[in-house]
Order: sequence, then C-alpha cells, then structure tokens
Amino acid sequence: MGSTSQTTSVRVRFAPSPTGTLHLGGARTALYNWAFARRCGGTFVLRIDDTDPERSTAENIEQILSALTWLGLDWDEGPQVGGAYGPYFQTQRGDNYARALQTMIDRGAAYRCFCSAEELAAKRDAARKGGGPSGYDRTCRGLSPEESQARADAGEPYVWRLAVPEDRGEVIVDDIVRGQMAFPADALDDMVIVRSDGSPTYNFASVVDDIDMGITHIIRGDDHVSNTPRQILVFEALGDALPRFAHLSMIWGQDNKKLSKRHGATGVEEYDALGYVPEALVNYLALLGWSLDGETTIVSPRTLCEHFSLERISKNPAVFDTAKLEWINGVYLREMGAEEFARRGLVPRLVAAGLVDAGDYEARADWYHELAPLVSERIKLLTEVVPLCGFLFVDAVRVDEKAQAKVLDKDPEAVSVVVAAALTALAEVAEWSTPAIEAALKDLPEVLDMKARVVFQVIRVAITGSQVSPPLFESMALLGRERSIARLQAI
RNA sequence: GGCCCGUUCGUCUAGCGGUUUAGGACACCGCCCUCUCAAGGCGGAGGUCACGGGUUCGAAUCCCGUACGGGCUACCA
Repeated sequence: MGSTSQTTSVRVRFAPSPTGTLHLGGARTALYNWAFARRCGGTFVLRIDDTDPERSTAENIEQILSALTWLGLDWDEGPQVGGAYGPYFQTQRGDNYARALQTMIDRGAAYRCFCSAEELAAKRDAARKGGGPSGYDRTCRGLSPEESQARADAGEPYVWRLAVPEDRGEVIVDDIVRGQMAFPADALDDMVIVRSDGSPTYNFASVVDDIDMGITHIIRGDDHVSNTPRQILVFEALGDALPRFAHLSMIWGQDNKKLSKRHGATGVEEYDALGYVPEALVNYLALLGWSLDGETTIVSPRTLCEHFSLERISKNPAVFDTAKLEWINGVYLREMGAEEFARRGLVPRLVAAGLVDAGDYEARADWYHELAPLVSERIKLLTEVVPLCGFLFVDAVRVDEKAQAKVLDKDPEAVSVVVAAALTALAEVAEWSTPAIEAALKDLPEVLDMKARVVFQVIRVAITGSQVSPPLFESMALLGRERSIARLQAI
C-alpha cells in the first residue's frame, strides 16, 4: 500500500536502451510509468540507457523519442526538455559512476578481478556440472589491497566486482506486482560493475542513476526480476534507500512465443502507417496487463491519468491480439466527430493517396464533414478510407471484379432496365440532395417489380464501382449530379 | 544444471474463503434493423478456474508437490 497514495514526490523513469527501436513491450512499460506519474502528480523521467556503445545508435534514439511523442507520452525530464537531474544520457554521466565506484571501494563493497574470460567460462561450466549455482567463485576477492593495486599498476587488465556481503542472507524483493520474492544471497554472484575499459555495466549504472535522479518507483519489464536482488545489493553498498519495484510481465505473440517480426508489426511507428490512432494503441496497451475494473474496455489516456494504479497490474504474460486492437481503433474513429475525423484521418489519407490536394479541405470543409461520419462508421483502420470512398475523387469509376461478376454480368438485361429507370427518375430531381435523390429512387423496386437489394446494388456499382460503399443516396449527393448521371450512363 | 516467476472461456481480463449455476470485453454463431457494408439492439455457443494432494463446515481464491511455459544465470540491457 502507500505506493500510490503518496501523491507528492513520485518520480518514475522509462530508461530504454537505444540498441533497437521502441517496440510494443517497451511502449507499454513507458505507458505504465507515464500513467502512474500522471495519476500521482509525479514526475516522468526519460533516460537513455546507452551504456552499450556498440549497439546504440542516434537513429534509434530519434525513433524512440518520436514514437513516445506520437503515443502522447510526454516526459517531464529528459532529452529535448532537460531537467534538474541531467544529463539524461548514461554516456554523459561517467563522473557519477566513478564517484559511486569510489564510494563502494571505500566501503569495501567493490574489488578488482583479474580473471580472464576463459578462466571464468571454465569455472562456470565446472560449477554448473557440479549442480550448484554457476556464479563467479570470488577468486580475486581474497586478494590483498596491495597485491590488487600492484597488479593493476603493472598493467594487468581487470574489472570491478560487487562484493556481496558474506552474512547477507536472503535478499527480499518486495514487488508491487508480484509480492515478495526471496533470493538466497549465495546464489547471487559478485557481478561485474565496471568493465575493463572503465565503463559501467547496466546493473551498476542503472542503480547509480536511479539514486541520483531520486527515482521512487522502478516500473520495468520482468526480464529484470532476477537483476533486482543484485541491484538491491548495490543500493545497499551505496548506503541508499530502496525504491519500490513493479515488474511487468511480457507481451507474447499469438503463438505464445516472444513477440517478434513474425507476428506482424512490433515497432510502435508502424501502427501509424497501418491506420491506428495513438489513443487506441494506448488504450489497448493499457488493458494488456492492467484493468480498470474488469468491465471497462474503453479507457482513454485521460482516464488513465486519473485512475491508473500499479496494484491492478496482472502478473501473467499477455498475448497481443490484433483483432481487439482493431476493434478499439474503430471505437475511437467512430467517436471522433466529423471535424476531427476529417482532419486527422480522412483528408490525410486522401492526400497521401494523391486523390486530393491538402487545400481542398479548406475549400469545402462542409462537404468533408458530411462525408466523415459515413466513412468513420464503416472502418476500423484508416487504411480503409481510400478503398471505401476513393470513388468520390476520381473522374471515372473503376468497377472491381467481384462487382462486375456478381452484379453487372449476372443479368445485363436487368441492369439496363434499372439504369434507364433510374436516369428517368433522377431527371426530375430539382435540387440535388440526399432526400431528393432518395425520394426519386425509393419507389423503383416497386415500379420495376424487382427486389430493392437488386435495384440498389446495380446503381451502387455504377456509382461507386463496388458492392460495398457508404449509403447510396448520400454518396450520390456528395458525388454531384453530373458525375452521378455520367456514371449511370457509362454502365 | 542453479535461482526466480507465471498458469481463470480461442484472446485480454474480473475474482483477493461463502453474494459465483465463475462476470465483462474482443473474436465466433443466430436473429432484428436495412439500399450494400458497417454501426446499433437482442440472444447463443464457449471455462473439469493447468494437474494432484492437503487446510477448512466451505477453495478459482490459502499451503505443498507435479507438469507445462517464461526470465535470469554476460566485461547485453
């Protein structure tokens, strides 16, 4: 308890490693940190954990920042915005790590290790065969300070290791999500904290930064659970109080395997191109491992800011389900309102397809606002915009194969009868509007003694080129008199 | 090998010892609405709560074990 009731000084951080782009799991971790900070009136820090210079890239950093921005997860401190605890790149915090190492040396909590990689591998294998823990056997821990210094001075390569206290006993991790976990200290080896090139390892740098940045709650993926007791030892060695921990379970693909490219899009930025709006992805991710009450499925970012809680995070891994994400996306599109849908979804997609100029929206906004709800109600993804209403923006309609076969070729005689009757009826329409068009055409089935569905499908295919479209009369009204008549004549 | 964790309808979940004949959502099926497709409304199917023992008057809920799955076991993060 207490973890969320303390509303004054919560500081959380999302600390991605720019060795890759932001994927769904990372996005959810960022989201939970953000939502928790917002809910508590706390501070959301973005820190770039780039201690692995080999694999970290500027492009990945760019992508991570823009993906977070697209999702609407704004950070209070970090790259681009600065803050009182900077810098926010680990590669720029070397002084802090050096100072922390010195503190640990002074306290006898760190020692040099001269063992070679080969020696270590051999020891590991032997230990594993012996049936026990395979951690470092502490060979160099017994070295006297003098000998250690002498060998270092002689130029022998070494790393710094954490000296796990002999009498430490169990390390208890009190996790908000998982509860208490006990780790026998003898299963925790003396991990490397500073590499032979002088750079800090993740488990060391991360703790030092979390201390220096005043982080109160560490919310991260559960691949870090086993690191946590080691990190706790570093906190203790540095003499600092522990933050609270909350470990999030993994996100799996449909086949219960780790989410990967095989399962489709894994990078956040891909979801924009696929036609999702960020609120929908945020909503879906929020529900993937957390619930408001077990009933509510539409949870807006705003609701998250008001009601998110670490206590309601579930422990078990979740399978990513695209169908549900799509459904949620559809809900957001439908609830958007004509103006917003036109501006955020409809027009951009039409422009991107080269069907209209960006200025066309300004020129006839009302027309677009009429179209918007007809489209938004029928799609789940913005990629469906062009297929559904593209016919309104081309000179001549192109009838798709299925419509040709199932409607036009099925009974050519009926087609010409319907078209002729429709043209005659429409000729009498004075003002070209949805109600007038409807009034002119609604009696046709009866007059022709044909099924309504047959009559209107013929007209629909003539007008839209497809068996599926927005409502017919509205479509014709939006298309305009001349083009509607021309399309009927052309069939 | 060692340490740690997880397991409720196909999927996400509610449930925190009795109010549960296990609730909701997506997906699925049917009906209604209807100019198509959607949306919406109504209804349906779908769970031996991983398995086996205990504790208890009573267990999805507590304990132990087993199975399966996962994480860590790096001079990756």
